[in-house]
Amino acid sequence: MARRNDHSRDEIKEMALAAAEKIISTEGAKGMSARKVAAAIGYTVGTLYLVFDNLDDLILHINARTLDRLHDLMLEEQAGHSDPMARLLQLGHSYIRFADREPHRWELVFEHRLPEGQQPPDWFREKVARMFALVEASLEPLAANRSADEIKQAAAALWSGVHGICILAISKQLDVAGVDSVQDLTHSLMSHYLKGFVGCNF
Amino acid sequence: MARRNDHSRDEIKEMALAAAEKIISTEGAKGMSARKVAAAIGYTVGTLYLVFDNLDDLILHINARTLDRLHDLMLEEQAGHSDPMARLLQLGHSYIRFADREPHRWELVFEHRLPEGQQPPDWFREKVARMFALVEASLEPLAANRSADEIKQAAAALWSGVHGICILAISKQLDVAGVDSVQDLTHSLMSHYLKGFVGCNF
DNA sequence: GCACATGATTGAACGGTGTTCAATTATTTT
DNA sequence: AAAATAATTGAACACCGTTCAATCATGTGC
Repeated sequence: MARRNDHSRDEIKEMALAAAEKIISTEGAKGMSARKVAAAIGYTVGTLYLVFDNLDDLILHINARTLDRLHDLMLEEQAGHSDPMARLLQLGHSYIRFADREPHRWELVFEHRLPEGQQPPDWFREKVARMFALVEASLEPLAANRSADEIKQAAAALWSGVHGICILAISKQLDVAGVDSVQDLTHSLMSHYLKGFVGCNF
Repeated sequence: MARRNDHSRDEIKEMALAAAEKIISTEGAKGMSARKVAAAIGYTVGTLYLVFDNLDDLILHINARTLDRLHDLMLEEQAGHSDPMARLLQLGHSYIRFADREPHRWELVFEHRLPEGQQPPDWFREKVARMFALVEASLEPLAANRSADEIKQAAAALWSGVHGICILAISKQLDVAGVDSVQDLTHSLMSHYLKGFVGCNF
């Protein structure tokens, strides 16, 4: 032991995050513990606390990475469409697909609660804001006749909606058969909302 | 101690649930523990496990009561309206208001996860189904031209949407000022969706 | 009125958790 | 080679959920 300088702090941080993500992916959030993560990277608990403030901090970093991946995926898959409507719908589908593929990691983003009163740091809030911004940007070309505020609200409503479907689907509280019907539901929510929002003339 | 027959099992169950709800309301889900609940009702841990299988079982019962209260509130507040559209919108507003008043108890319903693979018992799933049924029933008079299946899907989409707004609002991930704006958002989601769903002719 | 059986209740025990920090060990500097 | 420095450990603390042998109050039969 005592492998001083085998890894830099940043390396240890990276290793810990990767190990924790692996545990969460396979065993769920409850399956992760400081000792388990430490053991997985060949260190002991103490080292983990040298690199993260506490487990909440570690989870926040995991969630940030999850949001990054999700954002990348959505951007990437959106690139395949040029039609504005298709681009917006694709965002919803990408979101659902990501949640379906990585349920535990995705869940953690919205399940994790900081201690009472404490709120996520700015760098984290920005990652969330970026998701909403993506929706807004995709909505804009479809709603030229609407104000920026209206678009902002519509994006929030739309995204919350897709998110809600995702949550209920993953927690098995939607009595729907499979992912396909979840995609149908998402499509229904988005297209009907847009029909109502943009106007009847399309 | 050893207050045999001071309370029946059912009474202990009721006391424990009430005590646990109180703790959760004030300290959040993480603040609750078997020992705390037991102490609050003047018994010890062992007794709690005589009356509940485990903490998951206790939480399931708490959540069932939360769903009951929510359902009652929604029914009650809906009774104040006769216009079908107003009745449906009221459901959403009641939901948001309940979540805002009892955030911790409401959160627990959707945060709580049973151990991997295990799913909630039928008596619990029925309580969730009852919520969706309420939405369906309120949606029906507004969509006479739609099939039962379409109404079912629309109710699911609508409700998931409102639920998503609720979640994001409570976890402070929606950058909205207060409850009023959440209500606005809910209104936007529901009315635009309905406009798109029912058709443009209204 | 008394012993016995019954079943409600306890609380210590087990293996886990997050978190801290004095002690140890390896490296760097002098 | 000695001293200073920094990385790493792992025992300790106070909690957690859960179990279960031991205890104690009660109801029953004599």
